[in-house]
Order: sequence, then C-alpha cells, then structure tokens
Amino acid sequence: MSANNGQLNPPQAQAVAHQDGPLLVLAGAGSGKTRVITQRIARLVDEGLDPRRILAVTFTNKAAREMRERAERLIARRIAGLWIGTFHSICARLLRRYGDAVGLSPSYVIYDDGDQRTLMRQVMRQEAISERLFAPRDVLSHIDRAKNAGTSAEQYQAHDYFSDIVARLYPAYQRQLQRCDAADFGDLLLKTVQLLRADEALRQHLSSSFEQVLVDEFQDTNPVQYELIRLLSSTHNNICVVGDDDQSIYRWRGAQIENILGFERDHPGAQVIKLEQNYRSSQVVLDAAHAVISRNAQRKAKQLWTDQQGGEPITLCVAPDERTEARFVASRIHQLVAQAGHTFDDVAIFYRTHAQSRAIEEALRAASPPIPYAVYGGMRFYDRAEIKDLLCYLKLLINPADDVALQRVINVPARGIGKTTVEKLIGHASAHGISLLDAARAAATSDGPLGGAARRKVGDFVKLIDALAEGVSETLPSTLAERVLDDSGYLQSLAQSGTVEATTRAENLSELVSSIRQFEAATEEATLVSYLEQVSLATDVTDQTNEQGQVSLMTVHSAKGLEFPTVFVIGLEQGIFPHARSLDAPEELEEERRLAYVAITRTKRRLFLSRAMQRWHLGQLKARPPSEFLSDIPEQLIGERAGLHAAPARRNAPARLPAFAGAHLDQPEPTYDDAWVDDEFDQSAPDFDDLFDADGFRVGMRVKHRKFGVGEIRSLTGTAPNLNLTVYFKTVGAKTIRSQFVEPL
DNA sequence: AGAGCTCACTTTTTT
DNA sequence: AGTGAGCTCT
Repeated sequence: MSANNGQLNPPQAQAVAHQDGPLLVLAGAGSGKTRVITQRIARLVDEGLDPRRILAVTFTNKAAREMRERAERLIARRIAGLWIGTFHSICARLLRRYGDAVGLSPSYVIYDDGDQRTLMRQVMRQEAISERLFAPRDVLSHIDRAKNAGTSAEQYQAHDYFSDIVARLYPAYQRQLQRCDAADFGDLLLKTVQLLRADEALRQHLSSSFEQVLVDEFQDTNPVQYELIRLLSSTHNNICVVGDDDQSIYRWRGAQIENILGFERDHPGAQVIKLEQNYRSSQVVLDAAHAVISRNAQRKAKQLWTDQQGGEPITLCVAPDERTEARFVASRIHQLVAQAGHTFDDVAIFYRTHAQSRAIEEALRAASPPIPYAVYGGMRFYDRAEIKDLLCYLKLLINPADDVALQRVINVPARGIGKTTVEKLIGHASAHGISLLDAARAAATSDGPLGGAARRKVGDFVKLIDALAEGVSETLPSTLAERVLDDSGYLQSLAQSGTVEATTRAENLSELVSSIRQFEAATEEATLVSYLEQVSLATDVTDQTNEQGQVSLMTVHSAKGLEFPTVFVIGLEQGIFPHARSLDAPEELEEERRLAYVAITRTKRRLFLSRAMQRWHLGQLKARPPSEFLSDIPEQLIGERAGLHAAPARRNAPARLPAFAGAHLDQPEPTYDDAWVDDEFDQSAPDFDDLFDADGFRVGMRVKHRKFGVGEIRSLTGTAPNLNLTVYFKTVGAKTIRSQFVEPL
C-alpha cells in the first residue's frame, strides 16, 4: 500500500513466507493486504513454482489486473500462465473447456440481467404463470439466491406461496437456458461446482494441478464460492485466504460472513495472521472509521493503529438540497487543487447508489473551469441499446441456439417481422424442441406456420445470418462486427433517421468496433467467443481505460480496495445511507455500517462528509434526517461544519415551482435544529398557468429544457407538483420530463 | 405492422 | 426521472 517503506512488517512477512497448509490473513483496511498477496505470488514464482500451478481468485476484474501487474513488477518479468481472475471469469474459463458434462458447448454464451429477464418472461408465458402476479425480476432473484447457496433446480424446495411458483419456474428456466446454450452469472459458479462434485477425475486433475490457491476478499464469498475453493484446493490444501469481516458488504449476493469467521473451524491447523497496522490513513480517519464500525455486534474484535498521529480534521457539510451539496463538493475540489497541490485524481466521491451521481456530474460540469471526472459502474457502455444489438448479432453468429439474441435482432433494423410472426416462430420452436433460428429456417423453406410476406422476410433474415456466419472462426471479430453493421442495414437505417441520437449511436458503434480491435491487439487468442465472454464479465469500460487527471465517482461498493488522498462521502441521510431498505432490519443495518466503514477507510488524509436536508429521489422531494452514522463520529474529529445556501435562481434555472392552479409544494420543512430556510426562494419564477387551459391540459405550448433546448408539449400526466410532461424536441425526439425541469417560453 | 402514447414501476449494492 | 411494457390508433 502507500507508505510501508518497502519493508514488510513482521506479520506481513510471516504471511508471505508461510509455506504449506491453510492460512487465514485477517487484514484490516489499509494494512497492506494486496501487498501480501502479490509478494506471496512473486515469492512462489521466484522460488520456481510454475505459475500455472497458482490459482488466485478475486472479486473484481480490476483487483485481478492490479494483482497481476504488481506481482509482475516485483519479479520484473511477465508471469505467463498464472490463473488469476474473478470467480466468474475462472469458472467461465473452466466451463469453456469442461462444460460439456453440464450441458454447455465450448461456445456457450453468458446471459446478463436483461437476457435473463427476456428468457424468464418467455418461460412464464409457456408455463402460464402471470407476470403481473409474479415479477420475473423477483423470480430470478430467488433463483439466483438458490444458485448462490449451491441449490440446483432439482434440489430446490418450495417453502411458501411464492417459492412454490419458483420451484416450477426454476427447472423450466434451466431447460430453456440449456436449449440456448447459455449460462447466467449464477450458473457459472454453480455449474462449475456441480462439475467438480460429479466428476471425481476432473476434480483430482484440477485440484492437484493447483498447488497454491489464494483468495482475496474472502469475507465476501458465498456458499458456492466457498465450496468451489474447497474443491479446487482439496489435493494440496495450500489455501491462503485474505479478508476482513468488517468489510463484508455482499450479503445481498449470498456472501456469508461466517466463511471467514469459521475458517479456522473448517480448516483444522490453519494458521491465522492478523494485520492491524494501517499504512493508509491518518489517525483521525481511523478514529472516525472505528467509531462507526465498533457499534456492530457481529465482528471479530480488532483495532487498527497507525504511527501517523493526528491528521486533518473531518469536514462536515450540511446542504439544503442535493444540487447545493454537489456544488459544495465541486468548489472544494477546486480549492484543494488550487491550494493544497492536489491533482484531480487524488479525489474520489462516493455515494450509496448510482442515481446520486447525476447531481454531482452536473455540478462538476458546471464548475468553472469544469472538473474532469470518471464515473465507475452505473450505466455500462455495453448496456446501450445499439451496443447490445450488435453484440447480439455476434452472439447469434457463434451460437445459433441463442434465442434471446435472435429475438433482439430479428427486427432490428425494422424489416417487417412483427410480434405475431415471432410468436408463431416461438410456438413452432417449442413444439419441435428446436432453436428459433432453426424454426425460422424451417418456416422459410417449407410449409410452416408463416404466410407469404412474412415467410419471405423471415427467409431473408435467415439468409443474412447464414451469410454472416460463414467462416466465423476464420474471421477477425472486428471484421465480423463491421460486416454485421453493413450487411444488416443497421448503419444505413441509423443514417436514414438522421437524428442527433442516431449519430451518437453510430459513434458508439464505431467505438465498439475499435475496442474490439484493441482487444485483438492485446489478446493472444482473440476469438469472437473470447471477446464476448470478456464483455459479459466486464463491469464497464472504465475498467480498461485508466485515464489520468480525473476525479473518480463511484458507489461505495465499487470503492472497495481503492484508496484516495481525499474522499467525499455524500448523501449521509437516513434512508439514503443507510439505505431505506435496511432501516428496519438490524442485520442489514450492520451491513450498511460496514459499508460506511469501507467508505471512510478509503481515505488517506482528507475526509469530507456531506448530507442534504432535502433531496429529489424517485421523482419526489423529501427531507431526511442525518445519517445515524454521522452521530457516531466523535465531535472532536470534526473540524469544520459547512452550512450552505442554495444557489439563487439563475436565469436559465428551471422554473422552481409548481404553478399549476393552486398547486403547492406541500413538503414539510425539515424540522431539525439546524434546519436551513430557503429565504432566497425565487418568488418571481415564471408560472405554468398560462401554458394550459382551465382543465390543466393542452395548449400547443413550447417549453425550454436545460439540455434539450426548446420543445413542444405533447401531453401531461401526474398530479401537481409532480407533473410529467411529454415534450417533443427536435434534437432528441419525445422525452418525458418533470415540470420542474423546464422553463416555459 | 409499426409508431406513438400512457402508465407503472423502479433502486441498492456487482459478477 | 428514466425506462419499458402494453395499449391504441393509423
């Protein structure tokens, strides 16, 4: 980590030197955990162990990459053949090679959330189960929970009304996945474990080939991951796990804090090493972190210490609303850069949920000069519609059984194949137990369920796919991507529509093509299959690009493992952080507390905590009391209490208030002692009254939106003050926006 | 068949 | 406040 003077301290050295047998390293935040793992890998390789016999597992791609790079730097050469990656990527790789026994071909595809939902909806329709009564989302989350617990469809036991339905859908869903030659995220883990459970010889083979196994962030492993590790290390039993129970933040994904608490019990003779010296943070930061975490009941007692005494006191900001909070952050960043010699990449801003990033982004852009930033996670590049379209074409080329991909692209760009036709194909496919593509092929060539026009169109589509699929394995992925875009008419249809949005989409597509080229350049065996796998397992593109000179924005979850000289934690309010869904569940609240601990302990020197007295959330303005975590932090650690006023209404600011006949913002004023009163409230803001007739409807009026410019109102829904306007903008087409965010013209 | 419009629902957090 | 599914109108 940061300042360890190149030397390992005694417990670190002991952990690096540990030879054989199970080892548990309890590594507090900032205690040099990554250092220990990388030094250990380097030592093993240096002493002549074949890197192919080392398996190192992490939770994120970023962590895996960093670990590899640091280990390579230590021994000053490339480490070829080392098994290092996330649980999911390692499983994906094993299944690629050995998945036959669990029903996966070598070119199987990985389904993401959206794909899963499409498939589940289809299954529910087949099983005649109402999607209204049973949300596909919820059903999938039950299935995922089962998979994380190691429960297969056959083993799944219903225990109540809802799980009764799940018990019916789980096996049907798995059958459908198998027909599509696809695995979802949960399958990657569970199927690998099933494979190893069932195939004694394979387990022997793999576990004896992995002489040393290392697991990072062990506190976040769930039961399948735990079993996977156990199976893969069963021959040599050289298993080194590193973790910190205080940083266990993935309970919702099935992580069992017990795995780390019970490691000694499950591995008799395990050596336990505690790393408690912190090299990252000032004493002030550690004290604050400790004050928050020590209120948790379920934890191993430990106390981090540092020899950096004192430190910068914490700044606490109380803002009237989230926009002001964001302006506070932006102005402090400028101050730090101007006065404290900071660069932008010294600064990170953490929030509890992605939705909170918007206000911050806007403030950073509005700052003068604008502050460069990078958002981690959130809306992935790969989630954009046009990107998914192209990827689905590619998936379909290597995996003709991928019905989900086919459904996505069969009418994109529009080629006159409508819902009815697709439904007929689905019926035909499930009746004959064949893939949709085969059903389409059959329908086009023989007397199938389709009539003349539809049959011809479907035939053309099949011809298109067949032509594209020819020679797939000998063609560069980037070439294939370009061919898809041209031959399918995708680019042409974008060009034809001519909107600004279409231009953006075309740009995104060409960005994707160049990222495929990059992949080809950087990868030895750059096949389409390996590219698609990488994309499915990548969190986002910022994963790959490491741009300098940017402030980092991310959720607390994705902040784990990172450190920054200056940290802002925003939105410290009851219901935001801790999250509303944790408030009435003590165990969940403990997890939120650990999350707060993770956030604080990322800080090296300067910590800013902020909250807003009221904020827009899910379309509503609501006042929330301060986070209970704030009151845990001892008074003497806080240097400055910044209170802020809202910006006076700017000329181009949205009209502040409702204004439809008699509508009032009937939100309660915050009633806290330090409540701030908005005396600069702009009484003269223009009204919407004149836009609508007596019924509050109609009038072909125009409004102005900050981003989209001038547009024409099409319709109006909702109740004051939360009105939704559907406005047609020349630039981006129809958008539904809230009345507060437009200005009448 | 397709475009447009309305409504409902959403939100933790990630692989 | 954005998205997506379903309905209606063309």
